[in-house]
Amino acid sequence: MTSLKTKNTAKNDTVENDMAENNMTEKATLLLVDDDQDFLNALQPAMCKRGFLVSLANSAESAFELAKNDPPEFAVVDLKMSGNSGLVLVRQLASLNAGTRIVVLTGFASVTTAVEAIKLGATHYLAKPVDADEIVAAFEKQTGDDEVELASNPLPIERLEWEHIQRVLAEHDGNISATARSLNMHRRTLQRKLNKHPSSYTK
Amino acid sequence: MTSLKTKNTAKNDTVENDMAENNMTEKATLLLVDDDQDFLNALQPAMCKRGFLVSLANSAESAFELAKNDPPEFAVVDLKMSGNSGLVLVRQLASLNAGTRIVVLTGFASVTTAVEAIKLGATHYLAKPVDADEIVAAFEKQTGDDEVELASNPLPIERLEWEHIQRVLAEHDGNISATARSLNMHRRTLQRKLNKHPSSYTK
DNA sequence: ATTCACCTGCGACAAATTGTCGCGCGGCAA
DNA sequence: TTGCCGCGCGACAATTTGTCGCAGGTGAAT
Repeated sequence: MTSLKTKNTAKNDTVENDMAENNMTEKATLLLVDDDQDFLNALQPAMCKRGFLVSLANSAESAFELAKNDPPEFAVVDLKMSGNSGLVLVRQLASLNAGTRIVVLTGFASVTTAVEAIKLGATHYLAKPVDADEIVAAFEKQTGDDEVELASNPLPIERLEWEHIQRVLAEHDGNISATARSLNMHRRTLQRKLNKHPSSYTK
Repeated sequence: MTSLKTKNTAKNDTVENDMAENNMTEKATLLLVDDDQDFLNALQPAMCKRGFLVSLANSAESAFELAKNDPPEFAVVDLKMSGNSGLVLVRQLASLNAGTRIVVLTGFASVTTAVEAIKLGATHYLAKPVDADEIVAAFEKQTGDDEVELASNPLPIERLEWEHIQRVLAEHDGNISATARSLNMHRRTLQRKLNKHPSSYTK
């Protein structure tokens, strides 16, 4: 139930219907902040389609400038920008408008980072790579954040490994060689592992 | 810090009445919550020595009872107790006294769990195993702007696995067969892996 | 005492996964 | 163009798993 993903044939109607309700007023404003232009380009239309009025910023500074004039209702901030600016921005956004729902992204599932972000005002955390639906889910999730499935994570070792690999891989922009080195494993092995799991294998 | 160099190295069983000592300086009250008695026993004297007035609880319920009458200034809560009680307790403690500094522990480096705990009021997060100094450091750390080491964690896959195994193993009280099943790996393999690394966890 | 249900360690051997080498290709900067 | 680096992939040896099975131990129920 967690990740329903849009198995919906047409995400369009769903969204449009949803939006139909608040459509009369105006779309929700969303600020995307990431220094990776490709990422912005990829996400922007997707979020538009989902009913957000999207602004883009490729640095914490410009994001702050934008936000100062018109604090967005939602924000997606990549922590992995030059410097700690990502975290700083989170705090700035939060203080500009405490109501802003901020989702933080990082290529790495660094607990400390995530925790820090939350303390500073982020409302949710996601590890890259993410897709638009996950982000939307994160925004919506907030309402009833009661039951949290925790602990009891006998996570099959194999999967643990896979996720770890994915993260590090993402962190290295998909560079297999670099990832292998970083993980201290042989390129060939990583290669083979990646080949095995084309995509799926969820839980 | 500020170690009171009082000669009482002995572990006072009745931690509550430290008044007998009548130090003009009041010790900070600390509540340790973990269902692992050994853990409590190990940590209690250590924290005492570091100048805390320690109370113990081996369940979220009893912890709550204790806290109701006398909300502690500091708390260490193991999230990994039966049920979601750990998280619930965090929230309870926070609402009893917003000023309570709560450090949350988990055997698992689960990002989501940590994040959730923070949202509910914890002020810091640590992964087991920890030592007393780390906890104290966590307490002292101000929530303000800390330098956060981003990413930087290309954790060798092999170690990731090892730690994971150790956790799950601990979770099953060292039962190899059960752990193997839980991890979805063969007993023989686990056995061999464990044999390889002679020195178990440290720190 | 005996049976049962489980755990533990360990030997052995086949099956599967890794470690290594090396080749050819394709970008990219000097 | 040359050199550096990354990518995919074949091949083969070195290791590591998956499986079986056996012997021994423990605790509870019979």
